[in-house]
Amino acid sequence: MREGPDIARIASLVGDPARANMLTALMGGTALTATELALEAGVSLPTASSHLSKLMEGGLLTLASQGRHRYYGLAGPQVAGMIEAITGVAASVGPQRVRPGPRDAAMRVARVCYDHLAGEQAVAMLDRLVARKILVRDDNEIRLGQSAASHFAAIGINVEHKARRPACRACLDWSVRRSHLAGTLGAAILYKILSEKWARREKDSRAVIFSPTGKQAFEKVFLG
Amino acid sequence: MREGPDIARIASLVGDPARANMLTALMGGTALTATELALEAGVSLPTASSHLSKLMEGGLLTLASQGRHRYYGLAGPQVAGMIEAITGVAASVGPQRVRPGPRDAAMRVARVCYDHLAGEQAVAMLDRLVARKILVRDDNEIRLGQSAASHFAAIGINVEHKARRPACRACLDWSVRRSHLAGTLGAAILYKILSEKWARREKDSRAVIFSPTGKQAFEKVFLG
DNA sequence: AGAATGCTTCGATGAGGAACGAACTATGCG
DNA sequence: CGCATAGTTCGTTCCTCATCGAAGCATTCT
Repeated sequence: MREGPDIARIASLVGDPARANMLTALMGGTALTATELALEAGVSLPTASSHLSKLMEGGLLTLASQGRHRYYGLAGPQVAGMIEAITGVAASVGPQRVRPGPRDAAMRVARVCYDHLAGEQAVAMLDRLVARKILVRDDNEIRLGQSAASHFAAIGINVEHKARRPACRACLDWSVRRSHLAGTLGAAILYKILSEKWARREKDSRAVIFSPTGKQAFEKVFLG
Repeated sequence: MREGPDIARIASLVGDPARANMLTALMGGTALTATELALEAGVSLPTASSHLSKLMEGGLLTLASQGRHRYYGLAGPQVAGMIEAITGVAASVGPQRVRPGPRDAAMRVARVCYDHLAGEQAVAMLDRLVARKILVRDDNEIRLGQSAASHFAAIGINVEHKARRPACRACLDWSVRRSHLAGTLGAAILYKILSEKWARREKDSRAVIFSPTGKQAFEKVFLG
């Protein structure tokens, strides 16, 4: 008999199909209401509510009440990282995927991870930002380089971080198995990409699809 | 309703207390027999056997039969990484640990992770090896530096890697949240530490306790 | 061969928990 | 105020699955 962190308690929370669907949906980064999550999970509202209170009690979710809406979101990057880790194992030992479908391919290229961009594009971007010394990397710590403030200001991103949450953070990519950029800066970049309409979210999926011109713009700004 | 990797299936495997205990025990790195795992999990042999076949079917374990013994081990580093990720979440949202006990403190300093050393000591070691350019780091890729072969040969470690498994690999530490060294080289170093009796395994725990002289020897060789 | 050990399979039992409908609370709208 | 929408709580039903004892294989020891 062992003691220590109760990993079974956490894992069993993720281990229910309905809850797993909810968490996967929340990996999209936007907080969702109980009704939306019930739909995602394919269960009735009461059932979803029960699951959500369990996830809350388990500390995996945060709750923001706005009027009669209650928005549930992932509790933090660590939880998102855990989900990615489980997803990675499930994908590799998983049901012998006959051949990765088109959606999977798109997911590999670019997708949303919690609140920032993941996938090959995101990994390439971080590599390039570090190579250009705009960001300075030290293991999982990523700091802003000398030129970061001016560089990002030029494209309309303010890197002042007043919040406790770090501006930069490394996040492990389950498809590429290399790091991409998380943190408030990662979130700001994703916001930029979507608001500039360089790319759009695939409906009901984490995939991010770049338009031809959007891809050029993105590469010019971040991979140039 | 979502598709994609069946994360609930994997998580629910870890979500049973008995199975979670088994997996945690296997994080110690050595493969264990069904009887030993039954003891660890605190269940009867038939129950353990049933759990083990489920874990096998789920692809989380590997099996090596030797005579009438059947040794179960974790299926690979990816599975180990997932367990660490879950452990990290469980520890942080966990039952408000009043104060970390002595064993927890020891675990933070040095412990076994699958087959290599983890904890503050291991993180410091990797940092130092990279700083001395004995290893070359590029994100999660870690390669041998020019001087690696001679350096490790001097302390009796052969870094020839004929096996498919890479000599070096970064592994994320749940307590320190920075990387430490995994791969065959990481395993060889742990073996060195234990065989030289610089440190001993804490019974029924992943903790690794250095002796005063052993700590000096370790620091001289790897942190010098 | 016979006995002992290691482990798995079978069958029965029981508990936990996922599900939903109905009733209840809370917020917003006219 | 009354109605609609959003969500939770309650109680019941049902089913999965963890558990163990007993019996069955397999391997090694003597």
